[in-house]
Amino acid sequence: MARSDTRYREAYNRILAYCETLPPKAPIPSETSLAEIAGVSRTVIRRCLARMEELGLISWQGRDKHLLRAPLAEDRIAVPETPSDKNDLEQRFLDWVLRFDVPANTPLSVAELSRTFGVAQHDLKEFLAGLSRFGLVSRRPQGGWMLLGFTKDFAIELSDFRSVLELNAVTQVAEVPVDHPVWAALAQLRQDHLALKNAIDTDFHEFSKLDERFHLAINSVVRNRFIAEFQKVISLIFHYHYMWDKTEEKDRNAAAIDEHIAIIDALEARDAEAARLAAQRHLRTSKTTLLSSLRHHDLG
Amino acid sequence: MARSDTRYREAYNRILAYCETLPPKAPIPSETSLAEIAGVSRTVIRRCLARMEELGLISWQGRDKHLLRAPLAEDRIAVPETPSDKNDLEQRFLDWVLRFDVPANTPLSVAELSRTFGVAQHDLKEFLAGLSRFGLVSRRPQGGWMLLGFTKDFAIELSDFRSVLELNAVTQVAEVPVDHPVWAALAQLRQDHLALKNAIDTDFHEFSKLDERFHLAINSVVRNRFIAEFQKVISLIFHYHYMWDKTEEKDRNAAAIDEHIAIIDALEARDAEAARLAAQRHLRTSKTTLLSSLRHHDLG
DNA sequence: TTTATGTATTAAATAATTAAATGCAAGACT
DNA sequence: AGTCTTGCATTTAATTATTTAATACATAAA
Repeated sequence: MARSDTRYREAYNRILAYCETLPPKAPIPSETSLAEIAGVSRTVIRRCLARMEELGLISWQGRDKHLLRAPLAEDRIAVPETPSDKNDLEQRFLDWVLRFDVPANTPLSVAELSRTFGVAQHDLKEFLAGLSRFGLVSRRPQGGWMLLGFTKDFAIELSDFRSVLELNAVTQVAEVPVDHPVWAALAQLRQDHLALKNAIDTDFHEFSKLDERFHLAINSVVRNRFIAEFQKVISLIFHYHYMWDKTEEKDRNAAAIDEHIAIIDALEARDAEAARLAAQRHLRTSKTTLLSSLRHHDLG
Repeated sequence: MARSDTRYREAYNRILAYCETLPPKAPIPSETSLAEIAGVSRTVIRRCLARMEELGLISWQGRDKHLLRAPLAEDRIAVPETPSDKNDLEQRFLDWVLRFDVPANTPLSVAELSRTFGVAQHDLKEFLAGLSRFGLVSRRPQGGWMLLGFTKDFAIELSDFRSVLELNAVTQVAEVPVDHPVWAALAQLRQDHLALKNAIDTDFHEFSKLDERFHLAINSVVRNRFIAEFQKVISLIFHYHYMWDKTEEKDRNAAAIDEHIAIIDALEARDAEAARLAAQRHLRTSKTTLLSSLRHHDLG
């Protein structure tokens, strides 16, 4: 019960490592500077110093602190390893939802999710609270959460929103100076598209990666924290759905390659209007594909 | 320590109210149906029944439950009133940030916020986690949260994002059928704008409300959960900043009225391109105003 | 066979608890 | 004097423990 002392333990080892760089019998800097070195508060530093004194590593009386002997490997303190990264929780969660085809309106148990993802319950709750801002999950009246996503309405609204963002991005690309890295990226993408088009009969499943690269390049010109946040989620969802809808995959991908090239053509000609139209055409296809992949799933 | 029994207390009173509708000595329905009536689980219902039996309100043996006497006012159980609504927390929080001009990079104390807003700490944490999705707040390495918002970059990106959403909305309005309620709303708005323009010398501060109504009407045609979520935050921020930047308020508002009317003109002529251009002009003005309001704050 | 109840298990909300951060005053050193 | 350092006290935050509530399943009654 009560919070862990991981912060202290990590700080302790960090301070120990710092002391190894000091000459023998060197004076030890002030608590404040040690706190800065370890990136923690003075409270934690004092705990560290207390332990170091106890172990006979240092002498400590008031502001007189001296190193008595060089720290050894066995002086280090054990840190409870974090069971699982908490940063890529979003990636892993969406992956889980899509990979296992978790249907819409599924109740989500925080306790269970906490186990499967190896993340503390309240961290998960915070995460879900964040997702609820995207309308992906919501609180249930009787407590807990529920997955809302991946109904038809959701897919339509997601596609529409994606279109709005992406058309904006395309328009901006057309107005960007020639020395912007996006032009090099697009030139490379054109070659890779043409190469894949030639080998489409065998390598058509390679398109998914290419698609992601293409849209990432287009959106890279937009520097906007709000849009960036959404793009992460959007691209993940589209990516997976494309991968799993296997109906007419080869034909779909071949068509998409042409659509991508049409966009690149228009952009390199700096024809913003043509690029918008080409992008619109492509996004309409994407929307249809996403919707049909849902329909296939509904039917079994 | 441990969760409150508010759910039980509310259910109890609800069941009592239901029993008042029953005739004397009536049999009481099954636990499952009572659970449905009160909107809680059977566990809670059984607690309710136990208390009702204890008070002599009902007899209860196995599945034989009968009303013994009509419930009285004093049979009701006290429910701890929720100190403060938790739903409008967003409104109140943003209001607080903007009204007190909380500067960017201010550490936010969950404990303190919890007191000022009368909301439990973990509810606040969930709320902040949600806001972090909008890039308004973020976690601090040493724990807690910090307000990021309302730097120049933030304002620029917010304005740009707003423009993207709003230009999309304007385009959609132009394509909406004649019987859509937006047309009636716009007709009314045109009149109100003209009326305010005539009385601009005295009533210019009335514009803020009109502005909000105008943008709400435009955006009402877009049915999209993602966009709707953002619009709430965006409109609130712009609304407050407009209200507080008092420099040349009268002139600004007069100009904005003309810009609004220009948009309405183009829309009623179903000229999507002209409407986009008019909206673009207006949004550019808005952005400038928002930025200058920040600049004024920085200097004083 | 259906429906209701009894019982057990699991999950969720929330306060208690400890770790850590912060604030302030007094003292030491330059 | 003035700055830096420490000692001490207070406040805050993370995390567990605990209670309430929901759910699952078995059993019994209709």
